[in-house]
Amino acid sequence: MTADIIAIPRAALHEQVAHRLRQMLVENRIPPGAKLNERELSGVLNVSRTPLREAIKMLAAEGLVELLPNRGAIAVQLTELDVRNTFEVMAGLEAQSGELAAQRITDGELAEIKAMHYEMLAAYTRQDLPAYYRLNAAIHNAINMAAKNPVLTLTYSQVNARLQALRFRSNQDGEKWKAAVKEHEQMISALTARDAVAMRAVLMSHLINKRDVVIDQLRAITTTATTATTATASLKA
Amino acid sequence: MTADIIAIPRAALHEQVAHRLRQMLVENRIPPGAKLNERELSGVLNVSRTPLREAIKMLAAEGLVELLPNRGAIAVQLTELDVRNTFEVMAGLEAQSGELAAQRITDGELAEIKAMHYEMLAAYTRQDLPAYYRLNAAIHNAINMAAKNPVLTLTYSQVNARLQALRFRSNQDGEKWKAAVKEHEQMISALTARDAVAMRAVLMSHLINKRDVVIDQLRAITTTATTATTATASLKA
DNA sequence: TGGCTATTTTTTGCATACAAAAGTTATTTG
DNA sequence: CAAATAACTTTTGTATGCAAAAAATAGCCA
Repeated sequence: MTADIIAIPRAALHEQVAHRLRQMLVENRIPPGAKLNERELSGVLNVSRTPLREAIKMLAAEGLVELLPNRGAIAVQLTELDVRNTFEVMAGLEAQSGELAAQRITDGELAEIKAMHYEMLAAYTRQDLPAYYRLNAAIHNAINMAAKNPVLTLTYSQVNARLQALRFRSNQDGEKWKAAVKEHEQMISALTARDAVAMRAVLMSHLINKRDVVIDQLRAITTTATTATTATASLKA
Repeated sequence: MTADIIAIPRAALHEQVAHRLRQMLVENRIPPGAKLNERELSGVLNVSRTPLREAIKMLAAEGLVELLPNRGAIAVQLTELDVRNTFEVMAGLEAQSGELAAQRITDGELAEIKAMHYEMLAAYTRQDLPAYYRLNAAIHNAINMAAKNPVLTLTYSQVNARLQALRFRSNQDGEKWKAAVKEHEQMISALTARDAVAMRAVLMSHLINKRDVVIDQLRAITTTATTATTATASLKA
C-alpha cells in the first residue's frame, strides 16, 4: 500500500461551479440584474444543468442571486436602501469582530496586522489602488480571525459578499481615502491598547464612511445606467 | 377576463421541500448528526431526488446541514464551542436589532409588543411553556421588525435557525425562567424610553442567559447520548 | 476466531429526457 | 393599423437513468 498520497478529492462539481459563479458575480462579470441562463452557463462552465442549478440554489441562499419562480435566477441588484441596510449589518458585525479581536488578539497576530498596515500605507503613498484594496481586505480578515469566532467570520463573509460586487470597481476620491487611512491608524492603536470600546467605535465609523463611498459610487453608476444584459454577454473577455 | 385571481403560483417544489426539511431539522425530527438519505426522503416527501437535492444544497448554504463529499448530507451537530460562538454572534445581532428598534419603533408597534408581553406573563404564570415560547419568539420577531432592517432580520433568522433545533426541547429551570421574564420587563422599559443603549445592554445579557440555558440542556442531552440515527427513523411519528 | 481482502449492494453525483411555463413571433380581426 | 390572440420557440422545472464512489456483506486465510 502506497502512502496516503491519494485523492485530494477535488471538490464536487456543484462546489466548483458555485465558486466560479461567486467569483463572476463579485467581479461583475455577471452584472447586477443579469439573467443566469442555465443552458448558456452550463455551456460556458462545461457542466450539465444539474450541478449548475444546485450551485445557483446555494448562491440564492447566500443572497447573491435572486430566484424568480419559473423564470430562473438573476444576479442581485441592490437598491440604495438595500445597500444601506446591508452596511448597517456589516457595521454591527465588524464592530463586534473588532471588539472581540481587541480582547483576544495575540501579539503575533497584532504584529502581522501592523506589518500589513505599513504595506498598505506604502500602497496608499504610491496611490496603488489594487494593492491597497488587497491589503485592506487582508487586514480586515486578519482582525476577523483574531476575534476567534468562525461563526462570526462566516456570517461576516456572507453579508460582505453581497457588497463585494459594488466595491469591486469603486475608486474612492482623495479625501475619503485619506480618512480611511487615518481610521486604520486608529484601529491599530486601539488593537495595540486592547481597547475593545475604541475598536468598536472606530470600526463603526469606518464602515459608515465605506458605506458613503459605495453609495456615491452606486449613484454615479446607476446614472450612467447600464441596461440589464445576459450573463454571458460580458463574459467573453 | 376574470379578475386577477390567478395563480397563487404555489412555491416551487424545491422551496417547499426546503421549507419542510427546515421544519424537520428545527423540530428535531431529523436529529443532529443524522444522515439525510436521498431516496428515503424523496419517498417520504413524494418528490424526485432532483428538487430534494437542490433543497439540501440551500440548507447547506444556510448552515443547517453539512455536506460530506460523496457521502451526502447530515444534520449539523453543533459542538458546545459552536453553540457558544453562534450565541456570541446572535447576541451581537440581537443587541443591534434592539438598539435600532429603540430608535425606530412606532407607538403602534410598541403597543403590540407590550400586549404580547402581557400575554407572555400570563403564559408564564400558568407555567405554559409552549405558549411562553411562542410569545417569546413573537416578541423578538416584533422587535426585529421594529428595527426596520430586512437584511438584519434575514441574517438574524439564518443564524438563529441553527440554534432552534437546540432550543426546541429546552425547558429551563425556574430560576432562569424568572430571570428571563425580568429581562423582558427591562426590554419593555428600554423600548418605551427609546433608550438604545439600555436596549443593547439588556439584550446582550438576555442572550448570554439564553446561551447558558441552552448549553446546560446540551450537556444534559449529550450525556444521555443519542447515537446517530437515519433521518427517517424518527420520522414515523 | 479474527483480521483482511474481494464482491455485492447501496447511495451519491451527474447527465439527459421530458413536461410545463414563460417569452416571442406571426396572424387574425375589429 | 392596433390590439388581441394563436402558434411556435425558448427556458425553466422535475423525473429518470447511468456511472462512480462508498458502505455492507461475504469469503478467505492465517
